[in-house]
Amino acid sequence: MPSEFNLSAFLPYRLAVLSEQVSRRLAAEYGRSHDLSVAEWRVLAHLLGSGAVSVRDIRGRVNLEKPRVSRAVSRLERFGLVNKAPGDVDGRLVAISLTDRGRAVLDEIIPEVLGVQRTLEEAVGPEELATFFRVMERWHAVLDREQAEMPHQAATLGDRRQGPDRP
Amino acid sequence: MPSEFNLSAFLPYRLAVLSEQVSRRLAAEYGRSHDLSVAEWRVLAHLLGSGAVSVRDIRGRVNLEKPRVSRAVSRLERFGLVNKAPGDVDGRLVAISLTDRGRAVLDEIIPEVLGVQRTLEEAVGPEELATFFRVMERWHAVLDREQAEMPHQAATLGDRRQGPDRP
DNA sequence: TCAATATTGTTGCATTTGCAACGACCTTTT
DNA sequence: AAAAGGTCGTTGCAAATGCAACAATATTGA
Repeated sequence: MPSEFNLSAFLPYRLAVLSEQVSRRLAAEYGRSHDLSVAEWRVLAHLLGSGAVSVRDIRGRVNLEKPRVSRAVSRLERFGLVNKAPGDVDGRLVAISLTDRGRAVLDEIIPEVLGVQRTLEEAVGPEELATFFRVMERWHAVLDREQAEMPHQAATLGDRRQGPDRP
Repeated sequence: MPSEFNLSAFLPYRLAVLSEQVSRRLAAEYGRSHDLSVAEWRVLAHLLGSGAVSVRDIRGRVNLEKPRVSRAVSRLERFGLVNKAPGDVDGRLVAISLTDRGRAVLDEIIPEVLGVQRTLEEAVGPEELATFFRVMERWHAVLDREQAEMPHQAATLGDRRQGPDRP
């Protein structure tokens, strides 16, 4: 009888709580100052490193569902932070790119969020930090592998995987 | 010009992605087998360790907003997993407790979720794991302190803190 | 070449969420 | 003891979310 269980010490719970806490702290930066959602912030941040990209490109690298990216981009466009042009080679694709205004906003936000990151990084030793990242990557890999291995018990109902769309 | 920024290496982003991934994996256990949401699972899990508690008690220890707990409890009651009785000493409070059925469901779920935890724990060394937990706690403390220190720039609009309800 | 199939991005829709307002109840003050 | 103020849990409502369906466009194969 495993009536022994402590939620507070349960790894997934701890992880979720910390992640929510960090997200809140972060959203307090870009949300308050520029009225951006998490999705919008991620899209902007990704665009900084890449040139013009499609919704599909963004989706994969930013870990957001398709409709969420699409809506984030639309809103960012309304605010003049990104540009949406029909792709000239493939008519379905949309070429999304940062505007100058978007770049300016990022230049304001990035130092702030880097400040949050620095606060966290400085609160622990460098080796601890390195270990933390290493563990995160390890788990990421483990979960990816697990997920890839177990679409045999699929079709059970309530299957959360994405439809016929995954690359 | 800090046009240097890599989202993939950004700690809060990494944390959020990992947390979502773990949550998905976990929800695949209790969600698929017993049709429970995260909130419902957390409430159940907490009840296992405590006796009869109020919504307010749960809220604090389980990191969920008041309405979310309330709704989770209602649904759990509909399914016969918890019991809701009016508190006899204070008429506002509600005494929430596990039913036998709820305990039985937990006895099914807990081994499964502990299995997930074990998978993760075994993927890294014991000292790495200890470090990971230590870092999480450290950051948790840092963010708590920060948040407590900065209700001076409140009233900016879009303030995410909870209304006149926090203890 | 034209039909059949696949992919891209958007929209609809049902559900979930966060926040505020509310009613019910308790406590403190006068 | 009544009024004023505070706390608890629920409900309403607007916004966000996840998923499927869709139109538009590409690609493939006969």
